[in-house]
Amino acid sequence: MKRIPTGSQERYRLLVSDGEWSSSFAMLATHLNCKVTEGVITNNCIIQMNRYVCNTVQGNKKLGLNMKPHINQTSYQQNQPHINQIPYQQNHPHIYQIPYQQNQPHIYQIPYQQNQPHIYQIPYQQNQCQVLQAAQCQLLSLEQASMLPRQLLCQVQWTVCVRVNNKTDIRTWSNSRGEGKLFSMDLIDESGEIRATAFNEQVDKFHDTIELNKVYFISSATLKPANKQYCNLMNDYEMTFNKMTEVTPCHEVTSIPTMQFNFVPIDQLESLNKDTLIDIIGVCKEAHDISTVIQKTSGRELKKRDMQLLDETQREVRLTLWGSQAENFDGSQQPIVAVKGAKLSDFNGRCLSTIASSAVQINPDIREAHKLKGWFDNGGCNIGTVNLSNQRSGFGGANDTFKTFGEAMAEKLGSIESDFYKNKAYITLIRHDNSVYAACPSDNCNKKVIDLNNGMYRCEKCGREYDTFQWRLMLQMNLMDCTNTVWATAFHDIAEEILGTTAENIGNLKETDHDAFTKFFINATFKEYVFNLRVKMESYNDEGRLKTSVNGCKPLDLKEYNKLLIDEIEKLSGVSKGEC
DNA sequence: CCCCCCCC
Repeated sequence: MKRIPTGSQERYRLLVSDGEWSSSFAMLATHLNCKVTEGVITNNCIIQMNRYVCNTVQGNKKLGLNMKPHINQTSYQQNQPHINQIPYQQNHPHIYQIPYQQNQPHIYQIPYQQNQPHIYQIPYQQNQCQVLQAAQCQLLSLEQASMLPRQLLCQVQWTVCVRVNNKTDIRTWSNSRGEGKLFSMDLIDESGEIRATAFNEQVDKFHDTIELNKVYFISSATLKPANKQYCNLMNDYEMTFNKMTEVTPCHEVTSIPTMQFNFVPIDQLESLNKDTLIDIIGVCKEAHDISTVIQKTSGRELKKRDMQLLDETQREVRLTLWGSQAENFDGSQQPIVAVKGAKLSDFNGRCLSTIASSAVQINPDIREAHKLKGWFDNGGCNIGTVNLSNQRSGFGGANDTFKTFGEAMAEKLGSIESDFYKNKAYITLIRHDNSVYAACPSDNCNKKVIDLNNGMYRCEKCGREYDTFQWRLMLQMNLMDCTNTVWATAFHDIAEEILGTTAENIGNLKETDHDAFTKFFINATFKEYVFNLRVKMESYNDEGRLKTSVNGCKPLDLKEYNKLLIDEIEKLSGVSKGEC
């Protein structure tokens, strides 16, 4: 077994032997890489490949195998004399047999036809629709870069037989590249899963006819690399329906599962990066009442419900459901909740939220759910737990730690993603110019308006004119601690606190009494605060620039700050308070 | 071709 050195994607190539024949071109499907890292697949181990696909590649010279997920039997044979002498045991075919059988229905070969190099045909068998498994889509695409001819993918007449999971509503978009509508769904078969999306005409054609949880034959869609940022399905590719795509209901009884999860135990959430999409299962220990929040950017009213999920790691984490999922949820019986594709955030430690693509199942009929329910009902409910979602804001929170400006700069905070920190600092200077502006009077807009000099003010964001405006503050402040200085931006509410007056007053004074206006800025300087700061990379004239904004500020709480200093001293000296 | 996904 060796790891293929090229490419960003971790990939293993195996030398496999059934005792008689061997192949050194067995490519392990990437979602099975964990079997290598977990030590399940080792040198000289015996594996049963229940699912694999053969391809002839590179001018008939190489054989590519892509092993499929069901590796039932592995055993490490300490005294295995040589890999090529693994005995084929006639009477235990279900353990040792590597079933390469020409007519075996679950093996699909794509023959390379020597005399017709541009035609890749999958032969029809028994007048039935030729069915590939969903993971073979991954194979065809994944391999094309290194192993398969480029044109193979679009020329193969492939079909998958899949169950439709998690079908979304139709959504429209409008951006600089155009507008349109789409819906997406998760497709699943025994071998794997893939996200599929239909746009525009395909939405009209398929959205009503494709039913959730039903099984379909789907043929001739486009495959493209999946963006892992938005989809945690176990596939490096995703499917887009195109003009050629056909969807036919499958009325036969199939063994296609209903949902595939890759659950992360709650105690592992702390070691994962924020914004990771994960599958989670837990007992709903308690559910809060439904509540409403106003979305900042749009002013939309959103319904949400928080709950605490608990699992056998004795950790609990907050999960937030949104919209109808929040409204319909009943936590009174402490159900098992499974979410596929929940988003991890680092708020108050760690918490989880569903996003539009998340699939939520209540009391799913799966092994993990029954096991968890059994554990909870037999004492788990009384066990002490650690809550990952209650780290109090204050000192030591994940994104709420004290840092000096020098430390923040040395750690290059904000250069990869938004970073939050606290600092005790003085305001040394507030710029007067551009500190106050005439803003759109509509709620939650705040966009600067254009004075049309006819008593009307135009808001480009709202696309309309108003006969009034509101003053809003945006302060550029120079903050200084004992290590360095930064320029930080403070917006309206916080700026009003810092200046000790209203934006309206500042706006009016600027035009009527410039001395009084200036005095507010002078008086606000050389005051000490504890600032909650956010650093974020923003592009300005095509150039990346770290911008610091003030998320909050309050006068220094000496008691709180002393505790921080004592902790720091203890860390540095190795002497605890008790010993003092 | 989306990729917004929310709030503390």
